Amino acid sequence: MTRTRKPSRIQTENRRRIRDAALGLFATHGFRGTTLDQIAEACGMHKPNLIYYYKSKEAIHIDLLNTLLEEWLSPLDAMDPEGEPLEEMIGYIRRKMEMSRLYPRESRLFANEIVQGAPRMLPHLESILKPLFDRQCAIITRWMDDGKLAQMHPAHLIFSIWAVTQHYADFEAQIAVLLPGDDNRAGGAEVFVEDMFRKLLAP
Amino acid sequence: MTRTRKPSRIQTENRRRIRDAALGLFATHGFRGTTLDQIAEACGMHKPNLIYYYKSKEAIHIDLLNTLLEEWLSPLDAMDPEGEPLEEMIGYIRRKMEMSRLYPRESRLFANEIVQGAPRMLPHLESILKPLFDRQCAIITRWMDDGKLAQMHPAHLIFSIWAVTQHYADFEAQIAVLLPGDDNRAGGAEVFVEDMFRKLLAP
DNA sequence: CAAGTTTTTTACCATTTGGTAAAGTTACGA
DNA sequence: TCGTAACTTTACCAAATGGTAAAAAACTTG
Repeated sequence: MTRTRKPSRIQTENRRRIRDAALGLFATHGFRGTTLDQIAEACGMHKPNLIYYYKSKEAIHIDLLNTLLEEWLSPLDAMDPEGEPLEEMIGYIRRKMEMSRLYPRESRLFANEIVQGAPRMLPHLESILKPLFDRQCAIITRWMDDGKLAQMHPAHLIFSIWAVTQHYADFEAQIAVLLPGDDNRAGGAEVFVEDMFRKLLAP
Repeated sequence: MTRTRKPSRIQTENRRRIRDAALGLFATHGFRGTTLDQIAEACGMHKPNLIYYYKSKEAIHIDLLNTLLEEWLSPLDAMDPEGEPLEEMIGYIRRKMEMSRLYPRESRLFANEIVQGAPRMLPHLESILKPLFDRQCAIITRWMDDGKLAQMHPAHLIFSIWAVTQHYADFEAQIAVLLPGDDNRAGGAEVFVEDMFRKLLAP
């Protein structure tokens, strides 16, 4: 078994290539809508070669979800409990908007998965997201109790931030129809969202 | 050809049964993730019988999207340009929250389709959604110019309403993990969202 | 550089899946 | 009630798809 040996350079690189190709395809076509042949072609490998590196299509998908969840959540982790509350929140919102703009594939990968009931992700939501979320809710509650932010339900506040920021990545196809030819769509969105939450959060 | 004859009672009823079964499955598994056999079993018919009523799986999906888009957009249409602006907006937001609660399958059907680039829906977004959206943006702009609502980008305002309200249907799996055992989740969400937009929109 | 190990390629297979053909059954108007 | 049109069922098929077996090639290391 090679499972316990440390991975070779080729192994590391090829697994990265596979994940990169699979990310775009899963984001665009969903898990069932993506075939191993498509992934193989997108990364210039042959199908059995994928299976050499990942034991199944599902294994690729799960590895992607696991690998990307932590970076996806890093802005939440980056909030400083001792910082200036309003600016910490605005900073978080800015980072989320930036992620929507820079990493729409990741956003859509998770959107697909969660819309469909998170069948391959529920344990990770429970074990990774939930603790982080609870901790962050507690921090926000403290900020509100200290009068630094307007009083509101912290969990729903976070949901609304996720909803609005991720919408720009997840529903981009719709937005492109409704705001065509706007060459600074992303800029307008970022200004709007920041202003919106600034107004909402000011105590 | 029977295409031009008016549909019989059996035809109307069976097409409805097929759509109802397919809606739940497409919402949960996506287009490619749903099989004709699953749809057949869910509505108690045999696979060739589906094909008797719809010429392909794709035809079922497209018919669903078309049939449901107009009801899905009805709250937008129901806004009264001559009404009291703030209450019209809040009324719209309430109806959207109600739709998320009552029709999560529809919400997820559209979410799946749009996240994946709206491959079977772009023409309808263009021909049905776009005109309605433009009209509504114009009304909201007028309301803002009249000083009845706070000034902001009307298109992004509508996006934020869609994002927040539909999030509760589309990301329900995640919310269920993060707010477990909250037996009045929907109520809390509705209060939060209404308060949020009231604060944002007040001139 | 030889022996062993890792990686790639070719050929293949079983299952699933969207869809068809055609016979059988039911409903319905004249 | 009878004939025809609408509908349902059974049996089937070709293509797509996830995955395997095993040989060939390339790389690594003593």
